[in-house]
Amino acid sequence: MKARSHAADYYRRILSAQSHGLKRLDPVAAIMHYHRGQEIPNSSGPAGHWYCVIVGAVRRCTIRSDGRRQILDLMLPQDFFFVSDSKRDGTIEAVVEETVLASYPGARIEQLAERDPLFARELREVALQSLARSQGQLQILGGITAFEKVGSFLLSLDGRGSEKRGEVELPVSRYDIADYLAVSVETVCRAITDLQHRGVIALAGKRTVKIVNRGALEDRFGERAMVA
Amino acid sequence: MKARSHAADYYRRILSAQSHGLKRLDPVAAIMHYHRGQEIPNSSGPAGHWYCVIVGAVRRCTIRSDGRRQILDLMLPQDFFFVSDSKRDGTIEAVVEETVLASYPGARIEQLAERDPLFARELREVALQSLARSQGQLQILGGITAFEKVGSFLLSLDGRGSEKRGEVELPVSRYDIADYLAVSVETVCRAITDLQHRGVIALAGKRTVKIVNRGALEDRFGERAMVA
DNA sequence: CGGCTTGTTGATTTCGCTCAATGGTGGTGG
DNA sequence: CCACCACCATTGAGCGAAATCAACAAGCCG
Repeated sequence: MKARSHAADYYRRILSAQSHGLKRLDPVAAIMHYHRGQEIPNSSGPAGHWYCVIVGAVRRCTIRSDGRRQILDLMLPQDFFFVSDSKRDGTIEAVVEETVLASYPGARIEQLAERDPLFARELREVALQSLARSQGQLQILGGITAFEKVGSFLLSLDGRGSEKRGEVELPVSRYDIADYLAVSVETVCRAITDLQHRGVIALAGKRTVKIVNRGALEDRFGERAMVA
Repeated sequence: MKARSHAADYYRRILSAQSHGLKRLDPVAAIMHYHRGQEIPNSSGPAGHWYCVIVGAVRRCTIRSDGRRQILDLMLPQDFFFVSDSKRDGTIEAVVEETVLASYPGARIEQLAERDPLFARELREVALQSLARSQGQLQILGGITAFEKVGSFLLSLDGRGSEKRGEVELPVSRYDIADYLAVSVETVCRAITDLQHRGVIALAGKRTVKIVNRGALEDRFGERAMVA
């Protein structure tokens, strides 16, 4: 949150270059910087707040009654998300250092939508994108084995983000993946190393995954019917 | 889909009596009847289709690569849902016989939203309700044990629907519950009977559950620290 | 009646959680 | 600089929970 307007301009240009539809929203954006683990406050009045990730990653978490953390949503660059002051949505945190968000006060958004029907439609689109993200995660969590979950997760990451297809940059720790997939950290590790040994994926560094055999990930991979 | 306009009027009155916010939408509604298992078609043009459940229940399913069915969404009376012609959303089916829906063509909705900013806002509201439904299901699926999942499912059903609190009418079969929670049918059965034996719930018929000890459901119920 | 769906229970096996230990890395302060 | 600490990642051993396989009762309908 330092005073560096030149940096703000830089991120503003990134925001404008992104492919989402809300171009007319850009001038309203407030560029916000967050540290790793820092909470994005939801004290934003009754109309809530819209955000768009420019750089970094953001997670939406709840704490279960048994103390476990669950990650309900994972937002990457170009993703929009809405925060209301209702407690049930859980806490929102920056995942990585130097996470940059565009922030739009809900009241301002409502004003714009009221005047501009086309913008209102785009705003609906964005809401439906959040829904699609959530249902995508449902499909991932619906897998039986941990291999399925991890595999689906990698595929979904490959679909998002701007990296070239087949090369996934994991934006989060193994612990985050575990809480996102509702499995233990150890299981995530084992699944990754096993997929690696089977030649389905290859690791370039701990946080970079190359997808070698995409078909094996898309089909059920509990089978060993894919060893070359 | 029989020609019974008097019945259509009956359901139209039910629709009007429901507490959702889209009153000005009611005159546009087409009342549709569906049989058990019948698919709700999504051949509705590029603008998609909005529906609202009046009577019965509707599920959104996908088939996984291993042949298992997964239920991604469960719509009960007063729930809205959107159907587009994109294949990835899966198929939509009526769960029970004599399921009655209000149907709104997407193009018509867009027209209305364009003219009426207040309506556009309400439309955003229902989109966010779909999102809330989806995220609620995420929380349920995030549970570790099958007891947790079944318990959370019962609680979420208790929150929806118009029955009095504490008495849940299961609108779906055990198989549907299993595919919704991503566990096996047998596990669902065992969880239900176990919860019954522990005095947490009581069954009045196969499809009616009384919640006896709500606290035991809300807390973690893997513990036996609740037997009276 | 015979077939079909639904619901339930038992036996066995497999998978993933838990506990435990270890190495690597980045930051921080003596 | 190095000792120390916190976090991250990985691997092994043992156990419990849930999937799987199998069987069976009850209701429903042609």
